[in-house]
Amino acid sequence: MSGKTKQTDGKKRGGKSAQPRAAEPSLDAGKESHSAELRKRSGLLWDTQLRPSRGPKPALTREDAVQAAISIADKDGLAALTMQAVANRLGFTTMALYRYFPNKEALIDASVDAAMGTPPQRRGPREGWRNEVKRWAYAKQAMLCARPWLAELPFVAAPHGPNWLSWHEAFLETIRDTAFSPEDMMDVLSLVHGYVSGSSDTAISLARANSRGISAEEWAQAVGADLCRAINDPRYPILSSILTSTSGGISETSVLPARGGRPRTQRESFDFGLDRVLDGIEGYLTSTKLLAQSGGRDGVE
Amino acid sequence: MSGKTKQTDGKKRGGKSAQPRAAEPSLDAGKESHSAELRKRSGLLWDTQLRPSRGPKPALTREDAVQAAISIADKDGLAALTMQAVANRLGFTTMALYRYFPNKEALIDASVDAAMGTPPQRRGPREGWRNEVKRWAYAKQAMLCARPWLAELPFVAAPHGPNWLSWHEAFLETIRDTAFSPEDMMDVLSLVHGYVSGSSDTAISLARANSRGISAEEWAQAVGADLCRAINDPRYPILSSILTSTSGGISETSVLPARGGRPRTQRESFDFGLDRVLDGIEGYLTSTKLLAQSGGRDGVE
DNA sequence: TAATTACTGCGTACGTCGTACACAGTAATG
DNA sequence: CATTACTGTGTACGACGTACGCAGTAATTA
Repeated sequence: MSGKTKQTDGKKRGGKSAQPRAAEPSLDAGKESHSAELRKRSGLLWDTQLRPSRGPKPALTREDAVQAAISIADKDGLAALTMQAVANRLGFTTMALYRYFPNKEALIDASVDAAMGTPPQRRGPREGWRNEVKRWAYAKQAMLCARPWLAELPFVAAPHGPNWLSWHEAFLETIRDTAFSPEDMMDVLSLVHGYVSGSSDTAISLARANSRGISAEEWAQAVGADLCRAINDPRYPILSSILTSTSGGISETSVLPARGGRPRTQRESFDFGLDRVLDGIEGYLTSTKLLAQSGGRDGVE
Repeated sequence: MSGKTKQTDGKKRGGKSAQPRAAEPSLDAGKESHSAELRKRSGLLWDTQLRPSRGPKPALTREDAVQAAISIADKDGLAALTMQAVANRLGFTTMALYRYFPNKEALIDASVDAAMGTPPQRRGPREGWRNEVKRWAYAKQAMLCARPWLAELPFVAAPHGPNWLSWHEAFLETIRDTAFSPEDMMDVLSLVHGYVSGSSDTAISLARANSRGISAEEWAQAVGADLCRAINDPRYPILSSILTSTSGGISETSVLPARGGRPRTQRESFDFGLDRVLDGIEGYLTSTKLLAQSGGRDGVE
């Protein structure tokens, strides 16, 4: 009988915690417990802890614990983020934390949202959606690089907290004056967000390496080594030819070998992709506008 | 130095999940052990285990263990993937696995690459880079959705195995006849790959929910609930207005409320973004070609 | 004021995990 | 044959998340 998911599964039967506000104390079967669990996590994230006024005042706040967790993860990575480490840093026992969070997952959910922070506010006048989207993308990537441990945990199906939504809001702010329909706006948001989070891998990896005192050259060599295995391997003729089509040096900031004079830095590669994405959006925006001008713009498909 | 799989030798710091406290002491050895660790992981992945011919024949192969690990993760998710579970499934002791992999991480590295598989081969004639890239993107997303647990672990800084490279190769195959320079090809690959992996979150989440018997409606409601918290929240005016700009129903396959007649499915949203990306690439390709024709750019054969 | 009540932080304990280590058995080599 | 290198196993350890019960404390109630 080893076929049980052991992660927070057996705890729902005991289910009493510091939260007296269990909206749904249902003793459900395992099937719908999954979506219920999502709802619960989300609720925890958005819950603005109003204190019960009976017992002794709590010596901590959730915010304290979250800040401690973030410090630890910032300093030593996600693996160092244990309940005991957080408690130690606060000068409390491990179990004290469970008065504030029902489990570690909830602490992490809260820490992730807090660590994400809010996007930088625009200073100065508006400069057009394209530049502003670019700024947003840079800011988001910088945020991820500043806290590489965020990329170590699966965002998939994690609840979205207030700060997460604030990034969404900031993006929508950049394109609020365009001719996009509401669905288009959300899809454009999803597009840019998807590109940024999906293509920041190397940037994040480099940032993490940097924060651990690894030189950029060393990092590039380690990451590029996998690619270089393709060289002369008959399974990867094109990749191989691309990798050997150059003088074969590995630059400081790019995984790819240099070609011709100047290698392309990873920042330039990120920019390249971002510009393509923005080009695509711009083309769509133009065609939409033209359609609107010519009269009927409803179903663009 | 990589020819032997001799463990327990100088590897006293192997406990990566351990040592959270004073973890990673700032010694100089720690720095080079990091990139060295990457190299080691990569080596393990690419090592084609040639058996030593002295002792008894191994009763297992790495492949056996990898297949068992994949089955477990497929069935019960990443959390169920423990060394004991794999060993049990194979009918061996837990420690027997350590004759084949130095640690769990190595097993997972191998399992990830194997689970990724190779992309489907093109049947029939070529149909233009745009359609072929689209097929590639669909195949990649389908692969991720088929094994949602792949998205549960951080790809960042993980070594890239043979199958990973085969996906790269397959992509390059789709654009081999274009006028892109080698750097451009790699950047285009990085762009599409980034978009696909970054924007497949919702698709993967839905796939996972489906595989656990959760209805699409239930899933959409759970995922959309976070967004709906923005409604009437003064921090998110634009998001709020977008979410309320419609009749407010949540469709089966989209997190977004329906607007007008037909809601946009998540597949359509994925397509929308992919088309923008391809538009951007196409525009760049066109401009590059024009430049090449006018003699400004070095060509590519 | 005294009793009640609800909540606090803590100590202990349990089960699971990854894995270090030593041992006994086995097959090729000298 | 003895040697040698490798196999799978049993045991053990430390770290982890967390269930449970306790003693102390502060607001509410009698």
